[in-house]
Amino acid sequence: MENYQGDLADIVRAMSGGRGGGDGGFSGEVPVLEWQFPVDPVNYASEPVDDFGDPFSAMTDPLLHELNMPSTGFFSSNKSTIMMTNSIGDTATSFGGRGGGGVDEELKRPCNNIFSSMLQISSNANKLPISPCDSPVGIKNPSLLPNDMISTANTSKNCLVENSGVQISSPRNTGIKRRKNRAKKVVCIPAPAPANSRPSTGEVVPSDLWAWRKYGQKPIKGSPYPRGYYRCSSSKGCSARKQVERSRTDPNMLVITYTSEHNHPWPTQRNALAGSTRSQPPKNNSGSKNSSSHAQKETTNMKEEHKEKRENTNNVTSSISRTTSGGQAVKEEEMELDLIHDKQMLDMNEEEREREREIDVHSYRPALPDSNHEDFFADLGEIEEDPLNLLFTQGFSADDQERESNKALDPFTSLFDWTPNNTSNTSFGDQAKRGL
DNA sequence: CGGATTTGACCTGCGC
DNA sequence: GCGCAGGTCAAATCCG
Repeated sequence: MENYQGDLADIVRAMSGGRGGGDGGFSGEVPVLEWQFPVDPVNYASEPVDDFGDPFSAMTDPLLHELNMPSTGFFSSNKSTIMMTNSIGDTATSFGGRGGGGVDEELKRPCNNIFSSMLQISSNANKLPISPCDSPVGIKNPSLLPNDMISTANTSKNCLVENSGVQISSPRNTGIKRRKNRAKKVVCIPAPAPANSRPSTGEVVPSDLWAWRKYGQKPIKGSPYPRGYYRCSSSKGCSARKQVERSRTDPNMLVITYTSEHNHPWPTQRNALAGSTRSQPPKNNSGSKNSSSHAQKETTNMKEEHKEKRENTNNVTSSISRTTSGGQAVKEEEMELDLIHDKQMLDMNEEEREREREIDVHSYRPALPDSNHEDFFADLGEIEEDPLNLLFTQGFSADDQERESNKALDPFTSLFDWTPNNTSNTSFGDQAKRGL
């Protein structure tokens, strides 16, 4: 448990600094840099991308530009290769450099690039390689392939995802039959903790900004690890679902499959967190009764850790005042700005809207905390409730319509800019305001 | 008491 | 058509 918490922290840190260490468990030493989350990651009206509500879709390294760091992390790392395939599953290009053969090295330094451990997104189970992560095909800049799935080849051997893992099923009382080709998104992320620490219980699932409620768990044939089934609880009637399981070949990898889509705007972070897990760990852990309570403890302890981390952040950045109400105010302001923006979009003609969307897509830049971002850590504190929020994927959808609707629901779709031409250093906060 | 999780049972799609 | 495996339901249970 504690190990897990540390792992999560390391994951986040690794992402920020492209550094970190430790063998096999993402529990290495703390990098110098802390992850800095953008002040304003939200923009509903931006270019639609099907990501199943994945807030980290289309993310790029938010720090590389700002810190002027070499690309030793994220997708552009020369140590990682991202594979993208479109929704039809038959195109792929490469970017990044290293194709395969880096697995061992990567395993030795798992925190070197958290994003290099992100694996796979697929919209078509049939098109998936037996191990989607094993696809030899690399990619180019994902911005060129907006509908695509994404994968890092250097983790291919570590994360085997069975085709069966992406089979889609429908609620039995809806009458909707399983659709083989239904849109889905498979993501591999580094598992928060060594698998053997949680032999048979459900996974500790890295939460995102959506609230997920677990509704089932099944042992998967051929895999020692069960698969957990989650549905979105952010909104009643939302059909968004996700499945979480460990990779059978690399227990350190967590395979998350998103299916269906959110039919509602993303919840505020606070709301999402409120509904995602039980909020407090048991007062006394001595009497662990069963596996379920065990898992719950882990989840809640994770929360504790985040809280602790947040406090530490406040200590480190002593000059920053952070209050819950303050952070909430920021969020509300952002949402208000978005609403205004949407309204303006409606008033535009098609051409203007198109141009506006272009701006939305390409203008967002990662933000770093600076003197103008006192609220940054207020947001950061919230974000750190779910460090793995910072993990991301590139989404896709079975069709453009779904993609379109999905994008509207995804706050982070355009969070980061894949476009090489865009070298703007504008912060998210500034972007949000200018986007009006 | 309300909401989340667990878990066995049931349903459904797919392969043979 | 049958059996298997995966996906979902829902009652029981847990927890704040």
